[in-house]
Amino acid sequence: MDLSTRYSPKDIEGPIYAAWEASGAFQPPAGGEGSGKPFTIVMPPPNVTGRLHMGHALNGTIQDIVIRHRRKSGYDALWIPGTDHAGIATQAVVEKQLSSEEGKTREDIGREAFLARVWAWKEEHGDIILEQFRRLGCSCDWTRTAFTMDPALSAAVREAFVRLFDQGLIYRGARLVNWDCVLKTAISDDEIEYVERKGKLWYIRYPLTGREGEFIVVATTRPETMLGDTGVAVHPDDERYRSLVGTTCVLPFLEREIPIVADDTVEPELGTGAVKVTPGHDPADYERGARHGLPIIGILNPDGTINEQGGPFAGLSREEARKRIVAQLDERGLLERVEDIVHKVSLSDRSKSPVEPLVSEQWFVKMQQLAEPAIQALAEGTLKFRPERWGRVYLSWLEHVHDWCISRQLWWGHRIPVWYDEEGVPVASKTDLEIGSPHPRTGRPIVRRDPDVLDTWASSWLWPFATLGWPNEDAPDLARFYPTQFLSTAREIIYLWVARMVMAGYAFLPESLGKDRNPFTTCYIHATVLDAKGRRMSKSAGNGIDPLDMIEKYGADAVRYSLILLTKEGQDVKLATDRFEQGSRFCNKVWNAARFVMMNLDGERAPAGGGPGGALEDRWILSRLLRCRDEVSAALEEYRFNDAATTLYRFVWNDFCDWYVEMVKARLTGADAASAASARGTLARVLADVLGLLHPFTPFMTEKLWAMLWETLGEEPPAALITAPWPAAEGLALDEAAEAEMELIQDLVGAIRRVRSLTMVGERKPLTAILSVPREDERRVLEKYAETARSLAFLERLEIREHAERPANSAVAVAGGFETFVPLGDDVDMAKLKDVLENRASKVRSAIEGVGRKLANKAFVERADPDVVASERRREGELGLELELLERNLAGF
RNA sequence: GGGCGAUUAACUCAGUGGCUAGAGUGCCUCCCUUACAAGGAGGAAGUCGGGGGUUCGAAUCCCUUAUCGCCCA
Repeated sequence: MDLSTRYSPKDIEGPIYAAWEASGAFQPPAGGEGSGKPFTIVMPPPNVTGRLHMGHALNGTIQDIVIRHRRKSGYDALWIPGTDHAGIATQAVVEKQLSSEEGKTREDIGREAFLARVWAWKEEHGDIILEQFRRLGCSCDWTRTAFTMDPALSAAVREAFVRLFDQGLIYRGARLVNWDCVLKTAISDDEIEYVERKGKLWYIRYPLTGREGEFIVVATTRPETMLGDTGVAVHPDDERYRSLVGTTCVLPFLEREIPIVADDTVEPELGTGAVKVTPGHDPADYERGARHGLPIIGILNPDGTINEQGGPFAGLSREEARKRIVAQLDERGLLERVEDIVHKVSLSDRSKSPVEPLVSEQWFVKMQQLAEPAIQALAEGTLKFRPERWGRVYLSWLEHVHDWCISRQLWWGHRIPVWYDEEGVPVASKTDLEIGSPHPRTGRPIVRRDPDVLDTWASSWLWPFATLGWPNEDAPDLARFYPTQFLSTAREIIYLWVARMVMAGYAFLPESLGKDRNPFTTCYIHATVLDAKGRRMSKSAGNGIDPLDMIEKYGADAVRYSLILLTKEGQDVKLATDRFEQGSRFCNKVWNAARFVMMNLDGERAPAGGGPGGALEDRWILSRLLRCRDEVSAALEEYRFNDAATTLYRFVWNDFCDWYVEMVKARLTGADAASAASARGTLARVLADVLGLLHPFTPFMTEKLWAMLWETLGEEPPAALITAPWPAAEGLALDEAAEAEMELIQDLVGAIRRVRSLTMVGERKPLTAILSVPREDERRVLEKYAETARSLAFLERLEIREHAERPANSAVAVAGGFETFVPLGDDVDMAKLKDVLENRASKVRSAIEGVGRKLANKAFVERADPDVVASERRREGELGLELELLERNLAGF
């Protein structure tokens, strides 16, 4: 057998993944051939321009654990992968390439040629991130890989748009939107980054109308926007300005007379307490302007230069206009003062240019009506969040939902399916309309199509059903796999994506589905991955850890297992590269445990061990295995991944490796053939089940070991581990007696080890131990398993008595309710041993004190649960005995 | 301004009313015992952020406060 002492993931991951995929294991059984119990996950589609980061790696691991567990548990498991076309990001990448390679803009080559280039770029680079998910071991059904710009999904987008349009839920209007002046498009709130910047606060004097030499002073961080001012606002209760409300002042440069109004959203403490109102370029001012009937003046061109409304400053860039305005205000004595401040500036994610709120004609979706069933879904429990608290975040957004600006002034994306006749009457159509053909409603000829495209979320909100064949309501996948069961994603897109998908499910799927229109029953919000200092990992900060580097160094299994061990549900995780060592060490431990088992299996299929007559350790480990199996199963059902991983870690390392394997070594080489055979059977059983339970977490290594195990047994495996049934409880039994008896033996062995270590007498020096065990039941157990204990503790002789006096020059250990004496020479230093006994005695003393206080308290005895009182009494007795033994022996030092 | 989370060993974290508060890493001592030195054995290490309250009993529930972080406006 070729089993190195070190697990080397590099050699095995690639071939195993290829074999899984080739075998069709990632696909659910064909319709009619499966169990009929579907379990579906759709992968949150990463940007097609994206690269795997730690958040993806964590999310991919979580989803893969779930889908592998369900697949092994007999579900028709389907995990659909895919990417989204990321309108702005992708277009920006290709525009940059075009400009650096050929010095051209997209306008230079035209819409059609540009789109051809984007597609070419997508063909070449678009699968990179999906390849990276494969490296992580994700068992997605790649035959169903989807892309938001695929013909099928594009048809879904168009269907959805036309339906909403025809229902009157889509409208066009001039509204304040976030504008990117470099990319010249509207962007959504989530494409904005808030950055703290040093800036200035300029205090500007606006002359009061007809009152020579008198001013109202406003403070602003953006003086250039004054060109669009149509008012000044103060707080209605502000004494300083009360007399000015209702009068007007004069806007410098443009000499526009603007009113001074009272509005209670103004903070009297901020700045001067008077604010300029620019409804055309500020969301708060837009609202204020609307309340007071102030006109809206837009002063910017789409490229961010000042338009003709800017009077003398028309044509200048924003930056230049600011400079000149400030300088000229100063010259005219209208600049009162300038203050240095730190404030938050909104930048466009893509172009890093300051976002300009400006008014423009856009398409919107009315959201309120769509939001209602999504709110209901949570209230009724049709939709559940894990951790639950995210449900409130979801609700708060839906309850205050704003209309959704869905148009983008881009070329890459789903072009809005709206055509206009010569009078500008729009119509939405599922099929393309010819220029010149009659408008379906007005009959006048169609003259043009809307040039804009849809927000990327307008396709991804359809993802859970568009990937299954919608709008074809007879699509077999849709009937079989919708609704999905589990969606795992990051918290920051609860609004943008999760809530919208739920709305879309209710809006577009047939009403006959009822609550099953809801696209997923559980929405799992995974941890945010932070760096070692607790900061968000980000490209711009350069503090990210590349998951592929970690996979390269430690293996995919170690990366997966480490992430899960580190990530308690719902708690953010601080990550440093060395934290992957824990998973790596664990994988190596499992590898070597398996190696030990296989080296001892000897090519034969041994009979199963355990059973009522079996050896203590066999019954014990099988009982522990059953507990482990049940806890792992329950934890996975409830999506408590960290609990499952921790349970497995403890069972494998502490129970199986530290105790069972050690205990069984003597039997394997001993004379008793039947005992050896039953040990081999138990080893094989435990290993096989551990591989199965561990498979969702560490799929590569367990699959490899599974194949080797069956080869060692000389049998064909029943199936590859990925599809082999989840380990069954059959043949396992809880055995509390065995567990209690093992604990005694562990106490005894621990006592001997402590003596050896503290007296430096050596790990394997043959010793005699004399036990003084007053309790008869304990004495019987220790006598029965004396041989086992003797060999574990490397004892030459073990004497067990009811009462033994401590022999001269002997070390002593107290564990549980018995004393262990180990006669040693008189030259042995027992100082450390004494320290430990004293340390222990003081702990026991304080414990007794605590218990005594409780039991002396009448209220406790009367009011506490009788079981608790009884167990405290028992404890008091046990602790008392232990302290007595400790003190008696300490007196002898 | 509103909401949420965190604060437990040197570090990273478990632990939602009752065993003597645990784990991994790190630290100290010993051991290359043929599954594994990415290992084994043992040890030291915590007034559970502060204050108050509820309770027979609080790391755990409530209030308050401090510090850090995230989201929303």
